[in-house]
Amino acid sequence: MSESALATTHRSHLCGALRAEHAGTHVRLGGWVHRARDLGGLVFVDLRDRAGLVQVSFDPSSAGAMLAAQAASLGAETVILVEGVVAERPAAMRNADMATGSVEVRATALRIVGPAETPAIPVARGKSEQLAAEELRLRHRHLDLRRDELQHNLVLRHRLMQRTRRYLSDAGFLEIETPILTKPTPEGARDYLVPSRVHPGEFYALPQSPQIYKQLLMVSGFDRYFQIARCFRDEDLRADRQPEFTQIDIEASFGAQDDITRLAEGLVRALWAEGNSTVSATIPRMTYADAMERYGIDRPDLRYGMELEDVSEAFRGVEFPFTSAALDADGRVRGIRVAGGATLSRKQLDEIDAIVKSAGARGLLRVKRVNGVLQGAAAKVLDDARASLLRLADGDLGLYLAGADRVTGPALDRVRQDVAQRMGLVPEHVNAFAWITDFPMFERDPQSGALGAVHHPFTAPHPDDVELLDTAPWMARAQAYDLVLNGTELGGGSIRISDPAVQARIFGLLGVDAETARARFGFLLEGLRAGAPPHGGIAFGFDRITMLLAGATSLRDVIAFPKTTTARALFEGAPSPVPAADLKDLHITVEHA
RNA sequence: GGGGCCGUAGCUCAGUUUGGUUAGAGCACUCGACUGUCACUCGAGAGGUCGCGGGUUCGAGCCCCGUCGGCCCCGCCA
Repeated sequence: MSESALATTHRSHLCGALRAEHAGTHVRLGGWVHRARDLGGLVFVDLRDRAGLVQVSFDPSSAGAMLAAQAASLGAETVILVEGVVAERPAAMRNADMATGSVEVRATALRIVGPAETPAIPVARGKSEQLAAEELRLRHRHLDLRRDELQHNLVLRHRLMQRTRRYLSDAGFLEIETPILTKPTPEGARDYLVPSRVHPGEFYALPQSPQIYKQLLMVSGFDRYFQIARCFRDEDLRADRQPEFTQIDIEASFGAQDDITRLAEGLVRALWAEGNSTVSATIPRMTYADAMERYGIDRPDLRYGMELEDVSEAFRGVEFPFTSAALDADGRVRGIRVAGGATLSRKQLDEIDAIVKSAGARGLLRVKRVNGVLQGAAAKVLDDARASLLRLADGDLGLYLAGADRVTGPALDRVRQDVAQRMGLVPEHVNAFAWITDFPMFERDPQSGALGAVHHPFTAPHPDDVELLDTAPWMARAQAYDLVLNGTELGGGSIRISDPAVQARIFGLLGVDAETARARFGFLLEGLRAGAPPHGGIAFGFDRITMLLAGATSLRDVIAFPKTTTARALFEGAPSPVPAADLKDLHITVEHA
C-alpha cells in the first residue's frame, strides 16, 4: 500500500511509518497517546497508530508554552491530531529499539479529538509487566486489541486470508458462499439452533461445516470451489477450540486423492511463505495404521524419533501383574525407550505417570539400566534373554504401558511428547509436516460395537477395500487424509462417495435406515442421483494455522472477538436473556432450572 | 458430566503455611518540581464489598460449606 493511499482529511502519514527519509517533511498525524513524558518544559508524546509508534516533541521555545502545557496534560489513550515537521534526531538521542527511533516529529499544532478515560487495562506496558488477566483482556477487548501483539496477529490473519483467496482463485477455484441458516444434522457435534418465527416449533441450525453444500456444488458442475467458511459447534472448548471458527473449505471434481493433496500442499506452501516460515521440499506420507503403530496416534509429532516399541514378547508367559492380564486379553505391552532417561528423577517420573493416568491408562512400568544392571519392578521377572528384548543401553529408561492399543496408544503419545520436551529432543524452527492416509472407514463403539464414521458418512471407501464392506467393514480403509504438523492436525479431507448406491450402503452400515437418511440427507442423496462427478476435498482450520504462524498459544489471540471457555462473549455480553415478548414471537418457552 | 489452578487497590502481585493492632508494594491516577526523555526522574496524595453468600470463632483476606467468574485438561468435538 502506498504512503499516499493512507493519507486522509485528518492525516498525511502514519506515525509508525516515518523514517529518516521523511526529515524536513511537514506531516499531519492522528493517533493514540501511548505514553507521555513531561520534562518540565519539553514534553514528549509517543503517538501510536496501526503502523507503530513515533515520538512527538513539544518544545515551548518553538511550539509555544501553551502547546507544551496542553501536551503535558494528555492522558494515555487519548486520540489526538498533531501537525509538525519530521526531524532527524541527533545521534545521541536516537532510539534503536524503535522503528522510527532515528526521527521525531516537532509539533506545531495539537488537537484533542478523542478524549479517553484512564484505560481499564494498560495498553502501554513496561518491559517486565505482566499482561492483564485474560478475563479483563476479553472484557475490555477494544483496549487489548490496541496492543502491538494482537495488532500483528490480526494483520497476519488478514494476509493469510488474502493469500488463500489469491492462491485458490489463481488455481481456478470459485469462492461461493453457503448458507449460515441450515438444516439440523443430528450427526456429529451438537448444533447451534436458531428458532424460526414463521414456522412455529421449527429450527435452523448453524453449519458445523459446509460439507453437504460443497458436494452439491460439485454436483452442479462448479468443479472447483472454496470458501473461507465460518463454522459452529456447540461443544466444550479448549485453548485451540472455539464455538465459532473459520475453516478454509475446498472441494474439487474429477480428481483423486493425489490431486487434492497436491493442491492443498500448494496452498500450505503459500501460507507458510506468507507467515515467513518454511515447508520441506516434500511432505512425507504415512498410513494411519503405520502412524498408530509407530506413534500411537493419528497426528504424530515427527520432529523427533523415540517411536513406540512392542515389547510384549519380553513379558509373554511371565507371571507379572502389570502385564499378565493385558497379554491374556490380547493386549500388548508397548512403550518408548528414552536414551539417557535414567537420569530422570522420581518426581519427574511421577509427573509423567500423572499424564498417563489423565489420558485414561493405568500407571507406567518403568525400567532403567544403570551400570549394566536392570532396575525397576520388572527387573526381577525378566531373565537376561527377555531383558535384552527391551534393548536398553546403559543409562536408558524404558517406559511401558500394558493393555489395549486403543488406550495405550494415545497415552504413550502423551508420554512421548512430554519426555521429548524434558529431554530437549524437540528441535526449534523445524516444521515436520506429514500426510496421514488410509484412515479406517469406521470405528466401533467400545461398548455397543456399533459402527460410526471416522471422518464423515460421505467418505468413499478405499477401492481395494470395497469387498470388505460386506465381510469385515471395520477393516475397510477410507480415501481420507489428514495433514499434520508437529503433532497438530491442520486439516483433513476425503474423496466423497459419488455413487448413490454406495452411499446407501454406507448409511446401512452406519445403522441409518433409508427413511432417516432421506430425512437428514435427502437433498444430498437427491443430488448424487442427479449425476455426480467423482469429487473430494479438504478443510483446514484457519484459526489454528494463523495461531501457529503467529506463534500464539491460544486461538483467542488470533480472533478479534473470541469466546471464553464457557462460550461466553465477555465484551458484548452474549449470550443473554431476551424479553418475554421476543420469545413469544418465536414460540419458545424457557424452563428455569 | 468430571478433574486441576486462580480470584486482595484501575492493572500486576505479596500477605493465607501458624486466624489477632489501622491489609502492603510496583505500575497507573491526582497534585507539585524538573528543557532531551524514550518503562524519564524526584516529592506528596488519593485509591480496598480481600469475587459473592452462609458458617465456625471472642475475632476470618486466612479455616469450613455453597456459589459465580476466568484459565488448563479428560469426556465430547461425524
